[in-house]
Amino acid sequence: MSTRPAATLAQRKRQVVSDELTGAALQLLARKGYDAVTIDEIVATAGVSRRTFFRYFASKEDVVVRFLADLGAGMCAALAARPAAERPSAALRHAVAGTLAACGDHADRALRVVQLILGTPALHARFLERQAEWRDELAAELARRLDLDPGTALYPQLAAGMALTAFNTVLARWSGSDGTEDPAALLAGAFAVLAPALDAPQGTATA
Amino acid sequence: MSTRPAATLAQRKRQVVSDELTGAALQLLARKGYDAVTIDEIVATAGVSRRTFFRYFASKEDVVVRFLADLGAGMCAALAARPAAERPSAALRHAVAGTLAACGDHADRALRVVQLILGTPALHARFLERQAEWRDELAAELARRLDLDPGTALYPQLAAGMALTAFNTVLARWSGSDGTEDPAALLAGAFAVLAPALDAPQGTATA
DNA sequence: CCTACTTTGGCACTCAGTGTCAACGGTGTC
DNA sequence: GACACCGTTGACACTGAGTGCCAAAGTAGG
Repeated sequence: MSTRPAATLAQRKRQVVSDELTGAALQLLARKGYDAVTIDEIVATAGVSRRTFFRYFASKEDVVVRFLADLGAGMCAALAARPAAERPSAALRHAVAGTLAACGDHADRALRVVQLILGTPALHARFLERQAEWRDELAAELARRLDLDPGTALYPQLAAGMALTAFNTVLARWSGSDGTEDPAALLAGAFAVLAPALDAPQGTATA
Repeated sequence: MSTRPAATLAQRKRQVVSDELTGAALQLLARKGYDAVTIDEIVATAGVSRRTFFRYFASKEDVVVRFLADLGAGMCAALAARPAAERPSAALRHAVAGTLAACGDHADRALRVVQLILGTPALHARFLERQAEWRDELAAELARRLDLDPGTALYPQLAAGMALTAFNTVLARWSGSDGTEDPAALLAGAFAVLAPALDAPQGTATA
């Protein structure tokens, strides 16, 4: 919900409205389900006009997905911050782990949002679309790290895709178990499977 | 577009309408872009009522995505048909290759549809959502093949995700090169990267 | 020919999303 | 303090997607 205190008053006011909208939307959607809630209900709860809603969010889906969207940017930043000498599997694992940890901080709310997204086709679709953007950014960062040509090498795209596959698998398990299973442990297990491909010297193909 | 001759007359008529609608939609959408085309234009071109459109397709996105949706079912079937003794990487590679080949049959039309989907956020989102369903089915099939418990083992979900990552990467490259690059060759390259993880004896993790 | 069933078209309705404009509220400047 | 400037807001109108409903047309079967 809230991020930083922000400097100017206008920015702070904007943040307040955004938070109010997000809070109202998340509460209503989690309680009644995605389709059963209209924008009019949300804005009535938040106390702003319908038009204002669309000045803060591009669509009804956006309110929910935004909540997880920042994670993507964080993941790329985390990858870029890893030491250059680190093996790809370790760098990606830490990047994803950091994102997952940020998710765990919000605890309950995050779990409910994830369950809402994974359980609502329209939201799931938007979520995956956002992820496709992360994938491209992660791939670009990987190509930079390994000094590969993004135009010809398949590895960066594939490695980024594998990392996100791990992320999604962990998310699905975590959400399916109502937060019972430990995300960190699941992630470690996932990367144990993926590591041979992520760190292979290339050309060790046996198929 | 067309599938089988169909037996009864009613079914054949239904098929004709469906084809007409799909054809009109694909032609208009590819020419003018997704947002610039309304359902009214599509039904006017196809010569049916607006209401009828929604009796054949759930949404505007559906017309386009349906075109590739059958591929998913084919992919699962192809995997199930592979010999049980085959290594996972080979079985998955053949399953994806078959799907890609089916894509190549329609040649031009398939290329334009893929480019339309990948270039339109709303369509891309729906496409990825469909893929998530394929992923679950592929994972279930893999778990059956390897006699793993889908409830605990992460491997099936991850392997299915990797295969679809390869599929998507190849599709993106193929579409980006306007059909110049060879899908089969790209797929082989992708699976060369993934194979070490797909076929690893499990526990060879080095992270 | 009459009946039962399916398909279709037309209509009205809800809701998402956008463009426009006028009113409001701070922020600076003279 | 009066002024002009700029961003935010609310209200209204409009397009387009998607749904429910009902009556008409076509089809199959007795």
